[in-house]
Amino acid sequence: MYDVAERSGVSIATVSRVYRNPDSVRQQTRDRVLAAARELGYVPSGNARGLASRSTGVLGLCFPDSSDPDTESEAGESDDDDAAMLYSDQIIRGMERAARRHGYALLIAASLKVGPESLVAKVAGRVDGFAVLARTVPTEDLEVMSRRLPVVMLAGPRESEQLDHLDHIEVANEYGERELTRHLLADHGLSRLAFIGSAEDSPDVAARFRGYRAACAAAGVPVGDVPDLRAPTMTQAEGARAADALLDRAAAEGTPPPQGMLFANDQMAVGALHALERRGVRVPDDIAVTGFDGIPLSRLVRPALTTVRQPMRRMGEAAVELLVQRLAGRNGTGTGAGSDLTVRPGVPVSLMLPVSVARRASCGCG
Amino acid sequence: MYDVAERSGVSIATVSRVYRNPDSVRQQTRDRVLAAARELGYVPSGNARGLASRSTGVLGLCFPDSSDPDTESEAGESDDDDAAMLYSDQIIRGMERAARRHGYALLIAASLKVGPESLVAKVAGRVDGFAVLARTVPTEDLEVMSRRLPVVMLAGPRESEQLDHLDHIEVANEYGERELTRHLLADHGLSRLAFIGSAEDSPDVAARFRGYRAACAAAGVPVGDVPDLRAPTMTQAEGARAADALLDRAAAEGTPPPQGMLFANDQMAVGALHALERRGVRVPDDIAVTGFDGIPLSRLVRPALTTVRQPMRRMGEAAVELLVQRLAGRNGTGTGAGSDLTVRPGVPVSLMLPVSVARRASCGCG
DNA sequence: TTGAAAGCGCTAACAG
DNA sequence: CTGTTAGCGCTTTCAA
Repeated sequence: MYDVAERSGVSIATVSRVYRNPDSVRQQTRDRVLAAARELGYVPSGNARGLASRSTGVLGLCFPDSSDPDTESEAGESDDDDAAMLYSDQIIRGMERAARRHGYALLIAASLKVGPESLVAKVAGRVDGFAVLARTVPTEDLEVMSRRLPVVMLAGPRESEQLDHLDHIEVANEYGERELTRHLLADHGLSRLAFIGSAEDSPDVAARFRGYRAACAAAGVPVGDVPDLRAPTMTQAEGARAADALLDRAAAEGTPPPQGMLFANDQMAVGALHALERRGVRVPDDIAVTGFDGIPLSRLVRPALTTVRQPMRRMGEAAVELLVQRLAGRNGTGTGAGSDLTVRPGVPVSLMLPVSVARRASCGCG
Repeated sequence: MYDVAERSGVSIATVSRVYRNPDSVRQQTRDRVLAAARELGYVPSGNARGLASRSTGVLGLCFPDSSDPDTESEAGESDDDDAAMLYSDQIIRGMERAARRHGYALLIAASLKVGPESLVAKVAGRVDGFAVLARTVPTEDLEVMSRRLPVVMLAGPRESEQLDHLDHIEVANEYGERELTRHLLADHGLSRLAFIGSAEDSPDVAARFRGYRAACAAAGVPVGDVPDLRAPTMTQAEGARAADALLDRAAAEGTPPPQGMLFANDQMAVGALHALERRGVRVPDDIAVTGFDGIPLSRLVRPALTTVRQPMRRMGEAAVELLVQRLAGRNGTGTGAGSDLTVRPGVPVSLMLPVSVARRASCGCG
């Protein structure tokens, strides 16, 4: 910058102005500066700029390092560029779009190791605010960071009391599963259902199970306090295993098999579809199968999977809107108007995004 | 940082060490610093760090601001969270993965307006190196930036002579379309084909057309010097229009309609599928249809679309590998070993990623 | 091991 | 409209 200033015979302040506020510089001067910059290959340092102005114009997103979900090693056509669009991809897309609208760039990183020097720390230090997928960053670290810049938590409920002040966006897990269950119960007249959860029972899964129970209870159908089965991981392989286990168990106990299997996510449901096919069990004629998430794959499988679709993209957008508002409120700029959601300083926002049941073939609708 | 230093009774230099090189500080001191940092809610400033150390630990990606490809307003189930995974999404995914492996975060931004203060400029100023999708950034700006940091150009051929020194990665467009055409000609015995390009004829499209011509020529099939039709934009709507136009033209001229329509991308081909269906033309029985890209949608449509799959994800990974190597070579670190591709300072790398023909129903294979 | 001091490249008041 | 002058928060020799 000093070089540019010297070469164009102005002060560094003027060079700065040319980039920040071009109209405050005489056309002629501006051209001279720009020309010099070009000749010298000058690229303004975002770092220096950020340091001096205390803002980066960048928003961040941290998500878990989840290695690719398996494909039950059934390696189809989609070896590499598979159609499966991950959660994080959708959120990224939503955030990128919204960020762009507001003139922000997006910095993304999967949390690798923890401790100082984690990618998350790097992100936190380089953005004006960021979103985190639940359970990605240790609570304590999050707490510290959220003291310096706006943080919004995505998917998954408000965590421990430590993080009460964080904005947070989730989807209507409970409601979705409840509606789905009700559909099976009321519209398809099923009555013997099974819910397959996960070992850890993430908050999301727990909420879904609650919805399941609520619907059963409302319909007067007996239902246990815990999922009928908990898969170690929510993968296709485990889904397949779960379906087998459920059927084997019924056979061993001499009880009739369930008429419907409700999986806590699509991945498992898809795996179950395969397992049932292998056993010669017809879906949905013999057993209805449902998932949760609405991943693209759910529409590709045969029978197409009935599921609950989550608006991940909107979640990303909402996250950005929230962050932008927090930032506006922070530096006095903006009154909070112009958006459908208004935040008040100090008052954490909690958004619950609506979901919708996709009735497809696997429950007998398609 | 000063606060942390004071509170823990050390100098700022020590605080710095705790984060950069923990082992160089006595355990006891370290703990004291970390504790203070926690209490104060200290988050190291990436900006200051970057400014002082002249490196950010972030790689960037700039892609075009292409608004969402239309869906021919046929608003199916996929209103919002559609399965369509864009090019950029795949590249982002590939880059993110690779970047993560190397300890980098990824900064992404679609180029909005040009000039100073564009998002691209922001990206360039905040990263150690970045990738650009061809035709996203004005040549001149790119030239300037590439003088300061490594830039790799994605998809699309080497641009003007100005950018000869840039690394660059493309896919085998010509080869792919040639194979595809050969397949239609030789395996399906078609002979009257039509190629639908685009108005601007991007380098990619041009390459595909070359492949088409080459295959035709090799088979002794007459072929024009220019595409049979150029769609204004490569959208579904235009693809539909193109199919109609081609058929109408043949009818008007009293010539037999083409036996195969080769579209320059999947979007158009999908649109054509719809148009043909509306006209009662059977695919592939009456006319074969092919696309290019291998977007997820191509597998969803009926008949499934025969196309050429591009390894976008790998392209993202390759881009990162290239950048990382350039950076390593720059600061002396790393010898360039450890990767399958080795770059030499000053010598631009040019990668051509392989593609594969996906033979599906729309050409009569499925 | 730790501290002191000199910037990194830019913005942001203020003066002119 | 343009120049001056302080820092922004951290890394980094060089000493101690």
